[in-house]
Amino acid sequence: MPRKKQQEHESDRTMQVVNHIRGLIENGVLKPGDQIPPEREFARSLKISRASLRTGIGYLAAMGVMKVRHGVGTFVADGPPDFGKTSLSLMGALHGFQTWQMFEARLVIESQLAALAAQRGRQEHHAALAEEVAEMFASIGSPAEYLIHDVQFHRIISQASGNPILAAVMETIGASLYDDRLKTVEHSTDLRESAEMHREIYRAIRARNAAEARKAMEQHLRLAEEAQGLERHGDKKSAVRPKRTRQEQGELQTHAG
Amino acid sequence: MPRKKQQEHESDRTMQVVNHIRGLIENGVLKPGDQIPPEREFARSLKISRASLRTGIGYLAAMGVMKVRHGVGTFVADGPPDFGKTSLSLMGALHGFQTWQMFEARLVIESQLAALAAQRGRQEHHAALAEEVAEMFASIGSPAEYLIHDVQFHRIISQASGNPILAAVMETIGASLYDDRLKTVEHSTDLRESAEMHREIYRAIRARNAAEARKAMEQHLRLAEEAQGLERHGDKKSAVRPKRTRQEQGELQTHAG
DNA sequence: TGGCTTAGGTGGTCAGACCTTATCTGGGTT
DNA sequence: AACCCAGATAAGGTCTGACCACCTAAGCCA
Repeated sequence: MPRKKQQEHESDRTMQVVNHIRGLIENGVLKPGDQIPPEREFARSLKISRASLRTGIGYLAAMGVMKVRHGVGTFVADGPPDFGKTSLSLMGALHGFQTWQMFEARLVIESQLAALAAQRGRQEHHAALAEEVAEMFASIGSPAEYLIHDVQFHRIISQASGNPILAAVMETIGASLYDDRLKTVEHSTDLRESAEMHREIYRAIRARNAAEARKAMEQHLRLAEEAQGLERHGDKKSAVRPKRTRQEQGELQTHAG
Repeated sequence: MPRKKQQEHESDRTMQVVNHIRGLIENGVLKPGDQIPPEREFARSLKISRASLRTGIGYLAAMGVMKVRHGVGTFVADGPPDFGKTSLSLMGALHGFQTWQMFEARLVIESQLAALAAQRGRQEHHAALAEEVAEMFASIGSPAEYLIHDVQFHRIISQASGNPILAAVMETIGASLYDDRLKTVEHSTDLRESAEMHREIYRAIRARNAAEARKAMEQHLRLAEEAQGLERHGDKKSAVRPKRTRQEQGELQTHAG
């Protein structure tokens, strides 16, 4: 199954490297976490210069497919799929993304993920979610630690949804929001309420109640956005939303009727 | 507003270039379509080697932020935002994406975009949509041309939605599906029916009926997937969905209940 | 006028040397 | 024996400068 041209841009050598590595992955020669040969050696075996090889690796690294560690080696990415941790930030600079748009995208996608997780989640997911909820309650006094379990909770839902593409989108948005959260979580006062909402989400998913899971997730995210917004008052980036109340938006955006 | 480290990976020089260019964009010095200085000159002005500059540019190019044209120059990307035209393809190889997952993601996001477009779309969008619908009817006899207007129609909806992040996701998924469509559209027999469904979507958006727009879009995409699937019988990539009928899925996935 | 040639500018590739970082390893200290 | 630290080693990061490939447009000739 030869790989066709598929795109006219991007130089020849770069794509040669990219497609070669893609082939290795598709044929199971390389799996997540695996290390590729040293650059000098790999370049020699591909009959190209080290510089060209590096261009190709750089491309894959930018896409989040490979992970380069100075002094150690180059590896196939493991962990959850994403579109590159900085892609949203860069696109935002270029196209003028606004904070409310990020939250809106997150609301839409993550609610959907919760609903799918309720339908498709397996016992292992339920167990993992339960554990994270427990950890959240246990670390209410430690915002930094709480945040870790919060992120992990949402990540498990992404996995349980059974749709890695939507999960990847979520992971990318989440990464972009993470920095802001680190700053605000420290002064957060209502971690208990947050933990309880997560528990509700978990219960709905475990009960395989998609509608309830979606609703609980929406509610959680709306409150999270509000909390975030209050801490961030006066930030120029959080420009004004279209003239429409949040209430109206919620009704119209995420429910069909 | 100094740009913090924001990430520990990626080499120093590369990020220096990326952040420099990001700054130029944020300060309005560079706008979509603009050309950056020649590599040799630019590298000299940044006090780095041409090679390092190129790795930085390569990074931005992979992200879809910049467009490099051999023999011509390097430009800031214009057009609709996306996560890199090949990102999904690469992630798919790595994480084993399946075709039905792509369609599911598309269904979820594009239905939402249609609903948002119905709420927020302005007259200019309505006019543009009307024109594309007209063009579709006019080019029913020419599949290749029809597809162009089809793509454009969906792109306008993305714009009208007012959420460039969701639009970017849609653009990325659409790009990944485009190749397959090119093959199948040629033998397509029901372009008229397709055109009529687009007209329905347009009408719902114009009437600002979000629920109806969402519904029409869902219906359209489900049929499109079916048509695509029939033409692609026996393709190994279109692996089996979870055991659940399409009808059930639709009810549970996209409507809250 | 019109097509062909050619020169200049711009990105693409190459080669090899050298720098920086991370890890391993062995000896010396406590 | 346990610990610590300095080399040695291996891998990625950067630099230099030359040359190749592509595109455009100016200029030449028919």
